[in-house]
Amino acid sequence: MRAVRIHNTLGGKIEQLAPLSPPRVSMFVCGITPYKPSHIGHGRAAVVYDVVAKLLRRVGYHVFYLQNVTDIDDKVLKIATEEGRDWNAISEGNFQSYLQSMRRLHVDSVNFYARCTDYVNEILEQIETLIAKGHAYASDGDVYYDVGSFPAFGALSGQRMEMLEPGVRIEVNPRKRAPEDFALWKGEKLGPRWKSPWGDGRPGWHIEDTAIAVNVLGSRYDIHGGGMELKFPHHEAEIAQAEGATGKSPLASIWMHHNMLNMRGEKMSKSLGNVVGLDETLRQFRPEVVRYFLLSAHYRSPLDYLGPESLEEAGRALETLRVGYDRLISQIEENLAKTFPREVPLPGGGRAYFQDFREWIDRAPLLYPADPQHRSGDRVEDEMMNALLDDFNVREATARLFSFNSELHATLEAQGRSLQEEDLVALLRPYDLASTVLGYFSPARSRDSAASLSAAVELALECRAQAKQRKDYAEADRIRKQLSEAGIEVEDSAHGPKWRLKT
RNA sequence: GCCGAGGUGGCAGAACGGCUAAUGCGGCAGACUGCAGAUCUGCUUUCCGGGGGUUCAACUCCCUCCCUCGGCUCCA
Repeated sequence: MRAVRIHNTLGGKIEQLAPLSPPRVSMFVCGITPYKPSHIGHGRAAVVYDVVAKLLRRVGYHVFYLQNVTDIDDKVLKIATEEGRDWNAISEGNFQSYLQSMRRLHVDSVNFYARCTDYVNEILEQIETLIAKGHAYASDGDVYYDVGSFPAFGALSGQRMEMLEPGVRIEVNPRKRAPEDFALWKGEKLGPRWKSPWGDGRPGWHIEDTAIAVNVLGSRYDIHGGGMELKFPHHEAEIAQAEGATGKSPLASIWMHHNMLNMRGEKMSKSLGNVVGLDETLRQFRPEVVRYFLLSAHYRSPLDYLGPESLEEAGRALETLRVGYDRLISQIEENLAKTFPREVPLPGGGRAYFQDFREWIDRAPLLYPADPQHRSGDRVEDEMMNALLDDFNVREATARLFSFNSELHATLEAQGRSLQEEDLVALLRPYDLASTVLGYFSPARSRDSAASLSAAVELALECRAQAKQRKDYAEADRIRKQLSEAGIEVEDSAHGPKWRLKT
């Protein structure tokens, strides 16, 4: 298995992933609090960890990817009060809309979304354990974590508790023993309540993550992901809770933190009125374009959203790749559609059988042995993999793909028709990697342009060819323009007209 | 104030202690085309926040300052 290098916030260095029980990799990512509709910043987080999970699977790991949903929270309740709505309807509605956006974005790597409210029993158990072990105390219906009992608190974020005092407004809470203690359980008189040994109430902010993670993944797991803004106090609290309760350390071997999506240099926030909705964005731009944009900066760097022009630029860049990819597929169809092998030996033994060409072309990149020494496509795929395996350097991998894309045109121009099966499959590999791991292309779109659409366009092109033959260019241009307005781009070439769907 | 992340050409954004500092977008010119598009070629003249230092050599390592972003704890 190839080595995966990841930046670990715990220690601040890039290190090699060493799973607790290979080939399994357990991964927990802090999910959303669905108190309002998601914005494109949430999309960034989702796409970043989607790439992480898909890349790990691509190199052979069996990834279990868990995400929590904080469906009960102060913010949810605040909105519920303000709008006079049921808190559950708010969080469930926003969560369902988030899931729909995820489907559109092809974020399909998450194995399990766990709702906080489905884990209240586990939360209560963990709190009781923490009290029993002297890490927490009950106080007038609430339960607080005793931060002083956990000396490592602050290690992840480099915060020293003594230094937090200056500049911080400390709100007086007589139920706490120390100001840095945080709530595990909140006694409630109003709003949703669950029974507990300390009276009715609801979970505190941090506890659901560890109750869920420890119950689903175990007391230790491989990767924890989340936004930088959660480093302190949220992730510190997670470490204190889980390690305090289980006695096992470290909770996660690798802590990944992605950087924020800014809005023209400012934080994207509701009060500034600069939130760009994810759902709305996906209505205006193709999902692959949104993914390309969200991946256009390294995950640990801030990404600036300048407005729709950012997505338009992403669309133009992607179009350049798509033209090459489509051209390659056409060439493969031309060379192999009739003669593609109906059975192919599998790398691990056995054989794969194909009756359909499209099925073959989809699977081919993973069925044929790669030869990076001799074939440019294989070499480029290898270089892209190396970049991705080095702390997920998507941008570097993409740069390789662009260079390859340029060369491809010359290759096809010179030797297109004479290229054999293995060579064509090799040329396909860089695009396949970009498609399956990065999500730059939607296979359905590039190939399954329904036969009926194809027939209709061919007919229109035939009319246009006749018009051109009698030098009626006005008519020829009219046909091309109308097709263009319908999203079908026609291009004349030495081998006759070609057409494609616009991005 | 403290902790953390970032400051690279018109814009976006990579890399490495040492080859002309990638790649994309945009702009200009040329080839191809009936025109367009796509593609190709060339150009877009000395881009690495400021200042010190280490080194034969720094965007890359160290120090310091400046700027931007996030965080510095819940309690409807």
